[in-house]
Amino acid sequence: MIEITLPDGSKRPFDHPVTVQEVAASIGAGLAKATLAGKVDGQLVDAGFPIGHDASVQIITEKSPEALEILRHSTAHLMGQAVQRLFPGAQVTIGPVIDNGFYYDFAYERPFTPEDLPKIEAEMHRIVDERLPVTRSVKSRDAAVAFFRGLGEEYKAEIIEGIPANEELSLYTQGEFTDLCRGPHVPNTGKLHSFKLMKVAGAYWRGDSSNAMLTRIYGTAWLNDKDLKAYLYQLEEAEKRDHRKIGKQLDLFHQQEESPGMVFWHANGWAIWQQLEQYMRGVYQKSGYQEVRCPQILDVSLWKKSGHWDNYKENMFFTESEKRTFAVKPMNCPGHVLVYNQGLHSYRELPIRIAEFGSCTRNEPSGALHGIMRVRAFTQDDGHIFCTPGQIESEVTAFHAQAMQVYADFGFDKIEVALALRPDKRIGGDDVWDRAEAALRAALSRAGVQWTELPGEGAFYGPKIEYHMRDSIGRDWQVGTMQVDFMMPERLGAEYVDENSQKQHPVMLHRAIVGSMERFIGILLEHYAGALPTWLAPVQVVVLNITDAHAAYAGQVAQTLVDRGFRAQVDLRNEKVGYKIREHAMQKVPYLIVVGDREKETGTVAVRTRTGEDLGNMNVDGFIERMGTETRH
RNA sequence: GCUCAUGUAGCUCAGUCGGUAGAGCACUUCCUUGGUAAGGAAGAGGUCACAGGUUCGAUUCCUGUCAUGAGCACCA
Repeated sequence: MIEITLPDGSKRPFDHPVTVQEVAASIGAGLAKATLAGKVDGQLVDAGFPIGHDASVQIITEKSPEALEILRHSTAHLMGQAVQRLFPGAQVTIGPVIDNGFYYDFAYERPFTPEDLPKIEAEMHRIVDERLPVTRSVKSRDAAVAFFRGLGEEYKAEIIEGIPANEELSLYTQGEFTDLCRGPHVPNTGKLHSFKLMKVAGAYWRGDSSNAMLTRIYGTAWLNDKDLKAYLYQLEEAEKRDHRKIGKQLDLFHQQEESPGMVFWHANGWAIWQQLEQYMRGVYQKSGYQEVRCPQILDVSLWKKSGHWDNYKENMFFTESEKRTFAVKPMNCPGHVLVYNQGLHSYRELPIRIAEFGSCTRNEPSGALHGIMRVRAFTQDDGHIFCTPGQIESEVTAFHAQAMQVYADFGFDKIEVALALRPDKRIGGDDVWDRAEAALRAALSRAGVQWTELPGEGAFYGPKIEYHMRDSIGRDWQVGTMQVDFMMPERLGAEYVDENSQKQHPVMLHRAIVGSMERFIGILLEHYAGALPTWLAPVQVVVLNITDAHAAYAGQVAQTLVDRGFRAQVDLRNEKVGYKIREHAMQKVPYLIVVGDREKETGTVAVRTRTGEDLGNMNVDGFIERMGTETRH
């Protein structure tokens, strides 16, 4: 007699060992059909897993969070089988699940090409239609080695030989295809449907360039066709919105070989930057920060004291002069401590908030560089709050509210908060980390925030709250951060005098809202597909004349707008108005003003938006008022 | 940094099985003065990323370097 406990707490007795599938069937035919796998006493298992003792059992269906990974893994096997059917002699090696899908590495007499993918995909669909049962079996290590050698699967055999001899290995078989795998897998190939092969790439066996070259085939797999389509649509949409493309089209910035990972801002891009910076400067002012500016290059001895030398050296650029070594600053915190250290501080002055549009240079790995999203030289809206331990909570909650307001002002309303905890490579003892992590948790709770925790992801000097913004096509970007640091003030000798005339080290909070100006602008461009809100648009309005007879009036209207502080231009080129409209609309200029005889006579402007909406005629003051309302922030 | 791919006119791309290159858009000039997403004609524009090698001859083949892209790892 065994007793199965279901997730709702109900118990079901069975007088014989049962499989997960049978448990599902005892609950209902629908559930039995939907069963992909199971969880027995918290352990993921196949639907066919036999349960011989009292256990808690959960049925995994497409609705379960674990389902997608199982489906993707089974789809990888499906692809392996299809490849071996089409290309006899191809050996399978490893086939893991990755973000959005899976890949499988193959050894074959020639590399696979993109032209092979449709054929493989078609074969995969045939195998799905065959609804082959997927069965699990167990072999000893040596038997497994012999089995795969017998099939000519040298790579598989080599993998297994690396596993201790006393371990039993599970094999999964569907039709003529057998692979070594931990599982679990779907009960039959008919459960797989929404997948697509994406691309091929070369990869060395075991990632070692002295080994043989394999072909890696990437695929994506989803619970249903709707999710698959949504994913493919997102990829397409993301490509259209790529900030590198928009940056070129709208003449915002460029990058070139002589300065890899750095940005040449053109006038249009710099106009966006100026808006962002002015806005953030206002945030500094409203929330009690003093804005400062520190040097780019500081003696290496400072970075040794701060801990960067030991923990961050490989990411730093160094330069020498007269036998002294200097570091180009990768972070702004030490500089701010040096500013704080000028003069003596009383506890009465705390918190002291120091902020900077701090330009940082980091020697990022070349493969990490990506447009203006991931660069080697970037500017942070970086601030450091020097406070007492008792002030941490109120500072963090105030920061949180401010940050959320900023994200909302830029048009982002879905923000996820994560708490990154102590990494392996860190300074300071566990007791200090306990305090720092507890302080952030307490502040987040008080702010009424839901958060997820990321063990091992913190900065080397302290844990951090991370703000992730979701953009208009569903991607998440890490932007803001709030970090508690008990270490740096002590290392760099920051002090204040407490109520008892004793010198104490303040706590240092590192915080940023947009994170990197470069990345944030990149995110904005992709979020808005280049069509920035009027207050951020590099050119807000272009005045177009119809013929030369209206040139003077057009110039006068544009000048009025410029005088009122708007970014207005005039386009007097000898072109048809349709041509000029098309051009400026494609440049995503929010408003286009057309002036001809009618407007000149009545002193009005004809206004249309970049999307083609006709706002009709209005007088210049009316337009100025509209612009004023729209650009107020 | 690793793997693979890519690098041709300002931009987007063709092309050359080895004999120094072409389109569209943009640009210049001329015609056209036209009311809401491309008016017409002519013209100019390229050490084919860089450095070596093979060759009578290399943009093309080979090697290396640099950069970029995709993925991995890393991260703001």
